[in-house]
Amino acid sequence: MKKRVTLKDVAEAVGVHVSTVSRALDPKTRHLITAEVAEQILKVSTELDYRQNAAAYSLKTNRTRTIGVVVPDITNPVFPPIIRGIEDRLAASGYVAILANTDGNRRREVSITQTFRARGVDGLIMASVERDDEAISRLSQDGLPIVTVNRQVDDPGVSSVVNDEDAGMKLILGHVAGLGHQHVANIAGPQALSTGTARLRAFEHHRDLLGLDDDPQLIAVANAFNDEEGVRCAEELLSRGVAFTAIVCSNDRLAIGATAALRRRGLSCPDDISVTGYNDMPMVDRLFPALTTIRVQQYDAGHEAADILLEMIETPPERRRRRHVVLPVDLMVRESTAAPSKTQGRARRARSAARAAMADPATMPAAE
Amino acid sequence: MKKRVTLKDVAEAVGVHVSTVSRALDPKTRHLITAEVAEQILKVSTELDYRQNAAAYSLKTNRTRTIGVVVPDITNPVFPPIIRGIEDRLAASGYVAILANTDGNRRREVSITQTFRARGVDGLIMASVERDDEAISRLSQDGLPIVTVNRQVDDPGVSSVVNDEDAGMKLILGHVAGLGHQHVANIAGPQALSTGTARLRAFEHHRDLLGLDDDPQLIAVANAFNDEEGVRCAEELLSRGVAFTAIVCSNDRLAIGATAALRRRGLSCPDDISVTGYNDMPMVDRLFPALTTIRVQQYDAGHEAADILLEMIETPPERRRRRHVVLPVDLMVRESTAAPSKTQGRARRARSAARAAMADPATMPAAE
DNA sequence: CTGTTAGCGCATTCAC
DNA sequence: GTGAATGCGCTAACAG
Repeated sequence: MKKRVTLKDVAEAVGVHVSTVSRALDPKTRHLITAEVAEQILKVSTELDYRQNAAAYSLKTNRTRTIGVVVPDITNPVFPPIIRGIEDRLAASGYVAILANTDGNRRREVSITQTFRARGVDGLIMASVERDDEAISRLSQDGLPIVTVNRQVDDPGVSSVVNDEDAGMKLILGHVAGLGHQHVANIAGPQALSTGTARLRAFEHHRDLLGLDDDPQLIAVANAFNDEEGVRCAEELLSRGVAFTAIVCSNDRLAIGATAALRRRGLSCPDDISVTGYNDMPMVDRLFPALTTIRVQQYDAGHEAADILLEMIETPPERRRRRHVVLPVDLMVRESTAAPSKTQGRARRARSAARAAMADPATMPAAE
Repeated sequence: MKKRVTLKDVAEAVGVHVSTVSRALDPKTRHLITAEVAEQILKVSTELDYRQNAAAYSLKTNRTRTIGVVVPDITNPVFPPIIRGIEDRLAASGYVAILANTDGNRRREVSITQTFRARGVDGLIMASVERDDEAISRLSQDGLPIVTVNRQVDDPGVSSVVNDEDAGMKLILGHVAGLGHQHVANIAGPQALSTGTARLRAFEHHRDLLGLDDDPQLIAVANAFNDEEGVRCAEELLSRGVAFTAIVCSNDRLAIGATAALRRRGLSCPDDISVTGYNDMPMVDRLFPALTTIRVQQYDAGHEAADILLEMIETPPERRRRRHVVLPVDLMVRESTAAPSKTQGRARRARSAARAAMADPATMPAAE
């Protein structure tokens, strides 16, 4: 491997001192140098293809231009766009991201943040937090810039970028109610996650505003945002014996599970029961039936989170301000919702039973 | 932000010299230290929560325990499992990954590898290479450990981990031929990518071994691994007027596009024409029709690539050996393949025309 | 076995 | 405006 060219090499080539080169290369201190000398230094340094040694820079300045990104699982389709948004924004400012997966495991999260801190990250973007995450609050209070994406912690001191859950539920319920549904069930997400509680709260709120059936038996709470829990909760709802013609799910995976559960029971979606998701994951427009859902702006969320974080990093700790950004969402109406059938007819049910043979949900775990 | 505890702090607390602490903390040099002293140092250092300063370590040793991972686009579902495999392996050895997306742009790839080199990465894992990528060959010859995943460069000097394309095509063609198809079309991938050429070569090879129709008109070459190209190639095949009852596609996205194109023409899959994919992307088991495809071991590929890279890093440059690992693949038979219909009947075509109204392919670009 | 010394490449304070 | 000197925290060669 070729030897790297250092400031010293450039200094010797130009015939000036190292510190002069250092100043000339930094836009902030360039004005201290005679214009011609600076120009010459710049020229030679590009000729020699000089690159600042990141380790030396970090050791000296205590800044790494590296930020840590923590997600539950990069394999969950919700996260790649967020990460992409983060990286695009970071790259524009010469920062890079180091990435880690927690699998929703609290202990791993702690050990990861410690590793990242040892690496001297300038900040953290967390997509994996639970509502009561004290470790994050503490790190944040210690002065480490942190912003959460997609989710947030209850502590309002930690900056966040989230989607407008209230607006999303309003759109979904408005759509479903508009189709004529009066008895709408809800599969809520884990209440340890802000997305879970916010969407449940919004569901209840707009359900009441719209005058829909508010029987608490119409709500089932999932323990995770995955297919299996969608299946379990749908079965639970069906077994309770309360009548409903639509199920609003707190995310797409729950909806996929719920749809599969209906199918197994010989019920058709949307003929017998409408189902909605949340997130608009890739490919849900190609499912059978194509899923009506809420599109959230994952890329923008990541981009914005990185933007806020960089701003925090460049602001002296005492002047830093927490920020909470809420991004707008869109309703995607597809095939999984329809007007409630008056008859709940046999013919329909028979037809849908034929489909019931189709595959069970993949057993991929997921959280968001 | 609390002040970080350094070797010096530990040394003072224990009452020994910094270098003693340094040695005691490194498993490789620990044996040089009296057992009791070492134990005491270990104890104090955990009490104080000492963490090695990564920048100082790097500056001194010229190693960063950081490796660069370059993918075309993390948003393409093929890559997250690979990345996850890489990270899990790296984490086990105390390494971290920094990630960047090229969007298949050669210039970006070069600039990214330069950035990474400036950051002093210990090695590179490239999922984005084209066959004739000279920049990579050069870097590799310069002594920078590099391994490509999923794809490979033509230069055999660069280590790689790929899937068994020949076996995959053999499985697919065996399955299709076994169903009774004699005239099998192929939508091949971009020939600038090793996956594209390898799968095409394998297709031709096994087509001939099986005695299938070898009309060159049955092959269409896509310019990218995405839905639109799948549509375009399927239409091209149909417009050529050659008869076929199955289309073998070089990846899942092409297959999705091809299926959509058939549908628009009022043709049903698999009733009129069978379609196969390649990769077994998430969710393709839930499409309509669920896609018959080849499952490749993305996670394992990433894991193995990281493993090889770490081994290279720990081997002195002159003793390093190139390695080429080929991972086995599996056939996933689902609903998109069936025996060829003798009649190509009107009734069938009418029925499938009803489905033709369904959504067009999403306009997401993709490469693999 | 342990302490001493040097220096990795850089930014920055202090002289001039 | 520029050069000289210092030290960030660590490892490694050398000395004892």
